[in-house]
Amino acid sequence: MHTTSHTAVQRTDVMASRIPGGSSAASAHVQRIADELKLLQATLNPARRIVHAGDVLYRYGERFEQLHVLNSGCFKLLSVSESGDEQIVGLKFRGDWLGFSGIARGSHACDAIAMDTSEVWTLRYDALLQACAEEPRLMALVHEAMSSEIMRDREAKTALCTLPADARVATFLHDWAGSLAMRGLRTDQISLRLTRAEIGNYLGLTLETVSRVLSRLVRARLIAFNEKSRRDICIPDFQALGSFTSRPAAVGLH
Amino acid sequence: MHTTSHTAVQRTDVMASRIPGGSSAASAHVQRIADELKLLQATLNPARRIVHAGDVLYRYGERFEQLHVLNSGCFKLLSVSESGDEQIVGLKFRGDWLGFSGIARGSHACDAIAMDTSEVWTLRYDALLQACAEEPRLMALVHEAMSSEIMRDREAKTALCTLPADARVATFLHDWAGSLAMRGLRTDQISLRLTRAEIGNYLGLTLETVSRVLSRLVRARLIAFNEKSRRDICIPDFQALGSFTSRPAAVGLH
DNA sequence: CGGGTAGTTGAGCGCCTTCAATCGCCGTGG
DNA sequence: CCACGGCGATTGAAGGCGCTCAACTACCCG
Repeated sequence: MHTTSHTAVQRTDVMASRIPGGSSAASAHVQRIADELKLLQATLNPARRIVHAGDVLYRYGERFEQLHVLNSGCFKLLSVSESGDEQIVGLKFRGDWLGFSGIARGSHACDAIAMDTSEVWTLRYDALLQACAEEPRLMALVHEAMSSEIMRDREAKTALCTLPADARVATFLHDWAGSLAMRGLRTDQISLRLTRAEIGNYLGLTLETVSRVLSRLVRARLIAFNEKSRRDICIPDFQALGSFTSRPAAVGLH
Repeated sequence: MHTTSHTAVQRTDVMASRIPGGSSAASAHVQRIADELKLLQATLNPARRIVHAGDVLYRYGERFEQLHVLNSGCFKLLSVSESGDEQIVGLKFRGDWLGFSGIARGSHACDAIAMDTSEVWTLRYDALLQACAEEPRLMALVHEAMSSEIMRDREAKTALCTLPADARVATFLHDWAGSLAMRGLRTDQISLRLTRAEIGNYLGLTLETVSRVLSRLVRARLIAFNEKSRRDICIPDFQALGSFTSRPAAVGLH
C-alpha cells in the first residue's frame, strides 16, 4: 500500500451545475462534507495517504486501532464467511468513514478494499476519543456518521426484503449516482467499479440476473451503456430511474 | 430437556466460540450489560418507565431528542415507506439502545414499538453528549453500542443475500434464542412475539413460506411447537439449529 | 353463536437461478 | 503477426424455489 504524496488535490469540484434533484441540496451536502473534513483536520491532523484500486485498508480480524475517512475515491467492504464466500456489505465514497464496525469487538469485522485511487485520512481511535471529549462538534460529527451508516444499512435491508430484481438494480444505480451527486460529481455518466458478479453479490442476485436487468433497463431507455466499457453507464434521466424504483412494472419486456 | 436453573445449557463448552448459551461467554455478557446499565445510571440517572406491548416509544419523523436503553422486554423497529407498507428493520432486547438512527437527521427514522412489557430507560441526547465528554467510558459504551448495531445489520443483510428460506428462518430462530442466551435467559423455550406475517416481513419472505418452513423444521425435529401456542417454540438442540444455518440441505423433506 | 384474526396447507404459476453456449477484450507467447 | 487462453459479459433454455391464490382450521372475544 503506497503512502506517496499527501497533497493529492482531488479535482472534484466540477460541480453542482449538473446535479439532479436540486443542486442546492447537493451543494449544501458538498459544503457539509468539506466542513467536516476541515474540522477533522483542525482537531486531529490525520495522516493522509493515497491508495490504489485493490489496496487493502484493513482486513477482517485485524486489531482495531484506527478509523479512516475517505477524502476521495471509493471503497468496498467485504465480509468473508468461515466457509470462504464473500459478501459485499457496504460501499463507501468521499466523506464516508471506514472502520466503525470494528469498535465493538476491538477487531475489524470486514475487509476494506479500494475500488479506485483514493485519498484516505487515518486517525487513531484513542486520539479521536480524546479529541471528542474536548470538541463537542467533533463528537456530534462522529455520531452522525455512525447514525447515517445505520440508516443506510436499514434502507439496504428494506430494498432486499421488498424489491424485485429489476427495482433492486435500478435502485442500486440510482443510489450510486445519488451518492456521487451529493458529493458534487457528475451523475449523467457513472463508472461502476464492480463486476456484474459483485453487483449481484451486493444485491442478492446472480450475475446473469444483473446482466439481464441492465439490458432491460437499456431497452427501456432508462440507462445506456458507454460504447467503450459496459461498466460505464449513462443515466439520461436521473429522476426517471428513481421513479422506476417504486414502480417495478411498466417496462417494455422482451 | 428442561433445566430449572438459569444456566440453561449444559454439555456444550464447544459452543462458547460462537453465540452460545455457553455459560461462560453468556454470563460474561450478562455481567457486561449490567455494568453498562450501572454506569448509565451513575452518570445520567435516566428516567425509567414501563411500557406495554403495542406502546410506541417514538415515531418516524418525530424530532429526535432522546435515546433509550432497554432494561427488559423487547421492541421492534418499524420503517414505513411513503407508499404505506411497513418493514421491520430491527429487533431489540435488554441492553440494546433505541434511537441511534435518528441522530443523523435530527428526526427519528422509524417507529419503535414494544412487543412485550418492557422497562425503558430514557436519556436526553444533549445530556448524553455532555456526560460523554466528561466520562470516557460512557463515550466508549455508546460507540460500542452503535458499532454493534452496524455489525448486526450487516449480518442481517448477508443472511438476506445468501440464505434460502429454510436457512433464513432457522437463523432467525437461532439468533433470537442466542439473543436471549446472551442475556441469561432460557433458550430451550422461546416465545416469539411476532406473527408469521411479521417474521416474513423481517426476513423478506411471505407468511405462508414462514409457516411452511416452521412445519418443516418441526418435522426435522429441529424445533417443536408448544401445545398451548404456536408462537412458543421449543429448541431441543440449539447447536443443531445453528448448524442448519450453513447447511440448508439435509432436511427430510416431504 | 358469529365474526375476526392467526395459522396451516395445497395447487399453480412466475421470477430468478442454474447450466450452457457464445462473444469481445486483452495480455502472453509461439 | 496471429493463436491461444482467461476473464467479463450477454443471452438462451430449463428447472426450482418461493409467491399468489385459495380453502380450511383453530382460537379469541363480542
